[in-house]
Formats: sequence, structure tokens, C-alpha cells
Amino acid sequence: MEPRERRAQILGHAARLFGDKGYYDTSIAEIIAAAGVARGTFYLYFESKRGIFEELLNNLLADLHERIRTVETEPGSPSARSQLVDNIARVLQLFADERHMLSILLKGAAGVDREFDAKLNEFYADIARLMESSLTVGQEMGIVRPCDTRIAAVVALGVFKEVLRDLLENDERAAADPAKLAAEVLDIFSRGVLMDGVSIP
Amino acid sequence: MEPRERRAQILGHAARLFGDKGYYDTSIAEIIAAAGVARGTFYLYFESKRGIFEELLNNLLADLHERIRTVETEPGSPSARSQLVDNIARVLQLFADERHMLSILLKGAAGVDREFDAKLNEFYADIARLMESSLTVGQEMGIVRPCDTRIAAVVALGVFKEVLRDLLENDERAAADPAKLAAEVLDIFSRGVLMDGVSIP
Amino acid sequence: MEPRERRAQILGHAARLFGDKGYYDTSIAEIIAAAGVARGTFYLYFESKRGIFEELLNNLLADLHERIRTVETEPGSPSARSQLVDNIARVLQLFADERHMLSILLKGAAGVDREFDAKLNEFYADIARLMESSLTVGQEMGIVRPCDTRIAAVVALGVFKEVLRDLLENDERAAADPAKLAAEVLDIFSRGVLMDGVSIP
Amino acid sequence: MEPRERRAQILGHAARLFGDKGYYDTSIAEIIAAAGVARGTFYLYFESKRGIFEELLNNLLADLHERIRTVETEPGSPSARSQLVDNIARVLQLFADERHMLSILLKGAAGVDREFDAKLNEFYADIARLMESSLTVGQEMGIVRPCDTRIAAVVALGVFKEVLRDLLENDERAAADPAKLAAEVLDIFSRGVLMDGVSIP
DNA sequence: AATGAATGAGGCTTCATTCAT
DNA sequence: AATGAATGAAGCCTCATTCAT
Repeated sequence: MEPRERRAQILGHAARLFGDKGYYDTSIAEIIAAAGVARGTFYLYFESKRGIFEELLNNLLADLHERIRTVETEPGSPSARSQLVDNIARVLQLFADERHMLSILLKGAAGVDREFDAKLNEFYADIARLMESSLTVGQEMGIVRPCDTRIAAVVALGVFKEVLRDLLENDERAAADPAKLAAEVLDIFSRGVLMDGVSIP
Repeated sequence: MEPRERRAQILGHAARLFGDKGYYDTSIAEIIAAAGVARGTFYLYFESKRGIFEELLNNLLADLHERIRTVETEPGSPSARSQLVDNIARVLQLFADERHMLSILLKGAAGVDREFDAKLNEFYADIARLMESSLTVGQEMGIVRPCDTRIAAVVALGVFKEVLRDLLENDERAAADPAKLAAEVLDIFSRGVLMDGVSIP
Repeated sequence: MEPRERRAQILGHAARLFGDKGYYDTSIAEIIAAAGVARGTFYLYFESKRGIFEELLNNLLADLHERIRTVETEPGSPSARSQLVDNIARVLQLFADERHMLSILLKGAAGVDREFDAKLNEFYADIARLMESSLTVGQEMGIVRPCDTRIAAVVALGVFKEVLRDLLENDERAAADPAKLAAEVLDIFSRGVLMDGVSIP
Repeated sequence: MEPRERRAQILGHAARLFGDKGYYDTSIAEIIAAAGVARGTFYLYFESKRGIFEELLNNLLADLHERIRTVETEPGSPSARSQLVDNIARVLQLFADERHMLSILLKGAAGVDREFDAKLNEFYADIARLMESSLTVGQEMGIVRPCDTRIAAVVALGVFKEVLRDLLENDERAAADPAKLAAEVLDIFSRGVLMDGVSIP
């Protein structure tokens, strides 16, 4: 088999297994059994168990990064709302296509390793910074109300992660209507859950 | 040493280590070295590595459950807002006192075991259900605007988890002013981030 | 409690447990739990696990030795047959009273230790020598036919051991009629299983 | 090395050690040291310590079963006596070839485990049933005198086991003349030890 | 005379990685 | 390009024994 093909094949099985059972509960033995290759072959393509997991995680994070883009506000750009929705849709699409990737991101990578944790944190911090600057721009444009944009960004990140986790847990709803879900979430984040003009008693 | 004391001592060291390095990266050898007891002593007090971790996690979840209470709306109850803030404050307090517990909750317990994962999910689902029913009550009272309360609950849970995670990562801010943090988060969740009357263009 | 009493009590529980579950599968923890004494107390009365087992085994072998007596042929002695039957009856009686002792003898002591094995072998060899000399006397008296008395003694020992083992396995028959059993066995050993005057074709 | 070869090699060393020192007194460390393989290699071929012992015991019992055959009395069959002697010879041959197997059977397997004990008991019960039915056939043919065939079978089994044990203990005699030994034993069992026409006084 | 907390050597098993073919 | 037998460090757990109270 072509090296590139073989590599991809092993990666695929590893991704599925890591996603299903987590890093520690997935053994090299299982990966090669699933991929139908010999032990030695695995080490021909990957340096170590940690190595293949790192590659998977790097690919995933890079892929995500690519799909999340700063909202452009220059004249001639599409509406901010449609850009936001597109961002969300692109991320949802990735996880719809490769569900185990979501599993790896949310369950597999945490707690494996100090280094992995740091990498994840850095990634999330990146996203948060992106959101924060977007919120700041929004404030300057008079769209976003005065608030601690850093905290708001953390909140947004949490919302996003939890919705993804919910998707992972309850499959049915996911396929149901991702667009509506995205809209609802966006709505809650932008307008809150209270009636207009009402405050918590 | 008194059994109860010794037990607590070992639990304490285990909590710290599990919190710092995760379940898999913490060995019994490290726990007993930290606690300054012999190997056999550990097994005098705990059935297994999994056993002590389970106990830690159970204690933590029970503790959390206790601190999170349904908001009472009967006449004579304190204001809803103060009850909400108290809930948040009690949880923050727990983690301020025992930071590794937060670490265990957020990083240590995930991916250890199918059973632990299920336990965590169940716990979070519990919290989400509590929030959902609170939101529904709010709707009936005309305080909460019409929206999918289940999704809103998931959002609230995500907000909460992420704020905790942020706390774990950036210590300084935590101690700084937890009340202000709680208020800000509550504000975003209830009113959203947009200016009144404005919608995303 | 009186030292002597306590000692006997612990010995009793140990005997039962060793008999039921064998030497290796019986722990000090179980013995003291059954006897209701503390760990330290055990070591006040016995040197070690091996020690208490050895004592048990020694007692048993001594007891057995006592119950097996050379058949006396001097004028005035009881009939040889009744002496033989008495020997058997005394042994059966011991095991009827303390069944676990039989269990220890047949299952518990073998394979524990080279030294225990040697002790058992020596004991059995003793019995065999006793039988051999009895058979030789029988030959001189013209009662026992010419044969290799050593082999015959080994055979007799085997018969005896197996009948005891059978007793241990199938309780009902044991209580049924030990005298009849003894007679039947003695008969087979003395006359064989073939018809008179017939040989295996 | 070829897997089959390696497996056999490890099995061989394990058999010797289990036979010499018993199950509990033989450690994996000793087995792999004797076989000259690494710790992991052992577990490549056997599931566990219990696993390899079970395999050894199963092989042994199967082997023995194969060597012990019902005596055929159909016209044209070899003489009953020669068939009996052949049975005995085949068993003796097995143990002459692989002495530790005999050791495992007689000393190693007892008291290891409830399950092993049960397996052994079942095996012996099988042999006893075979003998019993043979004796009953003999009675119908008028060769075997009236007696309790079940007890006679137990006796026969005991004779057999003890002779084997004697062989194990006193090597010299074993090689000396197995045929003569077999004949003598068979003789005692069939004709008894008494002079014709004489009974125990 | 008794207690029971503490010990630590010893044993079994797993699994990522290597390397000769 | 592929194989799979072999490795051994590392981890978890048991349990007979000791000793301070």
C-alpha cells in the first residue's frame, strides 16, 4: 500500500479509538488490530503512541483554527451575523464529518499530559482572544454594550464548548437542525434569557 | 496516628497529586511518598487506586450538590438574585478552599474510565436539569423570555464550567473579586452582550 | 481468657479454615477474624502461619500414630481381625470427630512446602513399615501368602488413603455404616476381588 | 524462535518447576529465568500463571485419559489381563517420560484452587467409574466375586495412586521392573494377600 | 494478656517500544 | 515496505510480620 494511504488509514483508526475510549484506554495493540497492520509497521509511520496522538490533535486544532475566522466589518463584507453563523456552521460541519475528532477534543486530550493540556489551553486562549477582540470591535461600533470583554469571551467559549459537548452526548438533536441550534445559542448569548426591560428580582 | 487522621492525610495528598498530574500520571508510589506512609498502609485505608479516586470524586460531587440549591420563589424567600449569587459564591468558595478539587473535576476525572465519565455526565445533567426547571419557572413568572429552556440550561452550564476553568488557569483574578465576577457572568447570561434594542447586523 | 483456652480456640478456627480452603488460601486475617482476636494476639500464641500449621499437622500425625497399633499375636491377645478393625475404627473416629483434620491431611498439607511434604512422607512411610512388618509376621505365621510385602504395604496404604478421601468427598456414605465399610475394604485387601480359583483370563 | 517451539520450551520449564516446588512456590520470575526469556515473553504465550498451570494440568489429564481404555471382552479381543497390563504400562510410560507430570498430578495440583481440586476430583471420579463398570462386567461374567463394586473401584484407584506416589518417591525401583510391579499389584488386587482358604483369625 | 496500625518485600501483569528477518 | 517475536521498565496489589501502646 502507498505510504501516504497507509499512514492515513492508521491515523483514521487511531482517531476513532482515541475518540471512543480515550488516550490511556487505547493501546497500540488495538490500533494495529483495527488497522490490520503489524506492530512494526506502526512504528514505521509514527514515532510513538504520544506521537500519533499529538499529530491527530495538531491536525484537529489546525483544522479548527482554519474554520474560525475573524468577523470582517469592512464595507462590502457579508453581514456580521452571516459571518458568525458561517463560523459556527464550519465548525459544526467538521464535527459532523468526524465525530471522534470532537470526542478527542473534548474528552480525549484533557488530563493526558501537562504538555497536551498546555496546548489545548493555548488553543482555547487563542479562540478566546479572537472573540475578545471581536467584542471590543463591537463595543467600538456601538453594537456591544459596555462589559468586561475578557469575561464575555470566556463565557462565549464556554457556551461553545458545552453546546458541542451536548451535541456529542445527545446525537439525535444534533442532526435535527444545527442551524436552528446555532441561532438559538447566538440569540441567548447576544440578548440573554431575560424579558426585555426586566431584571432578576 | 488515628485512623481518621491518617485517612484524611492520605486523601489530601492524593487529591493534590491527582489534581496536579491527573489520574494516570499519578502513581500509588507518589501518593505514599507524599504522605510518608508505607505501601501497605495505603491499602489499609483504600481498596485501590481507583477506589481512592472514586471516593475523592464522590465527595466532590456530593459537596457540590449540597452547595447548589434550587432558587425559592415563595413569599418571604430572599431575592432570586441573591440566591443565585449565593449559589455561585458557595461553589467558588469550595474551589477557593480546595483548588485541586476543581482540578480533579475539570481535568482529572475525564477520560479515566467509562464509569467515571458516566458519573460526571450524570452530575452535569443533574445541574442542567435544575437550571432548566428554574428557567421554566422563570418563564411562567414572565421573567424569562420565550426560548428553548433546555438549550439555555446547557448554555448556562457551559458558562459556569468555563468560568471555573478560567479561574483555575488564571489564579490572580479569582481571588481578586469573586462577587464581581459572579455578577458580571450573571449579567451576561441574563441580558446578553448586545446593546438594548440592537441586533447583530 | 485463659492462655490455654485462647490457644485452643485459635487452633480450632485455624484447623477449620486450613481444612476448608487449604494452606495458601487461608490468611492470618481470616483466622483472627474467625477467632475474634487481634492480629497481635495471634503472634502471642504462635510464631508464624507456618508455625500454627505445623503444630496442627504435628498434633494430627501424633494423634494418628497413637491410634494405629501393631497387631499383637501373643497368646491371650484379642483376635487379629478385631485388632485390625479397632485400628481402623479409631482412625475413622478421629476423622468423624474432626473432619477438617482429614481435610488437612489429605489436601492441605501436600504441596505446601518441601519440609511438610517430607514430614508427610515420613509419616506415611512409618505406617507402611508397620504394615510391612505385620504382613511379614503374617507370612511367617502362614496366614499371608508369599508376596512382596513392601509393595503390599504400599497397596494397603493407598487403599486406606483413598477410602478416607472417598469419605471426605461423599459424606452420606460415611455416616451410613463405617463398620461395614471397614469390613468390605479389609475383605478386598485380604481376599482380592476375584472368584476363588479363578484368574484373570 | 518459532512460536510453537518457544511455547513448548516455556511449558517444559514450567512443568519441571511446578512439579518440583508446587504451584505457589514457583514464581513467574523463576519460570522465565529457567526458560531464559523476558517477562513479557511469558505473557505473549500464556495468559497468566494460573493459565499455564491449567494448560499443563489439562494436557496431563487428557493424556492420561487417552492412555486408560476400557477393557474389551468381545471375541477376538486381546486377553483381559494383557489389556489391563497395557493400560498400566501406558500410564507408567507417560510418567517415566515426564516425571514432573506425575509430580504435578500428585502434589502440585491439590490445594491450589477450588476449581483445580474439582477438576482433579472429576478426573479421578471418571477413572473410578470406569473401573466400577469393568468390575460389574466382571461380576456378570462370573469372574469377579460378589462385592460392592463402587468400593472396590475406590480401592483400585487408591492402589493405583499410591503405587504412583511410591514410584515418585523411590525412583530406583521404578525403572527396575515396571512390568513386574504392575503384575504384583494386579495380583494383590485380584487375589488379595491371604493364603487360599485362610481367613484372618 | 491484648490490641491494631504500620510495614515492605515479593508477586503478578501490562504495554510501549525495538529489532532481526 | 512489512512483519511480529522479544523486551523490560513500571505499575498495582497482597499479606505475613512487627511493635508501640
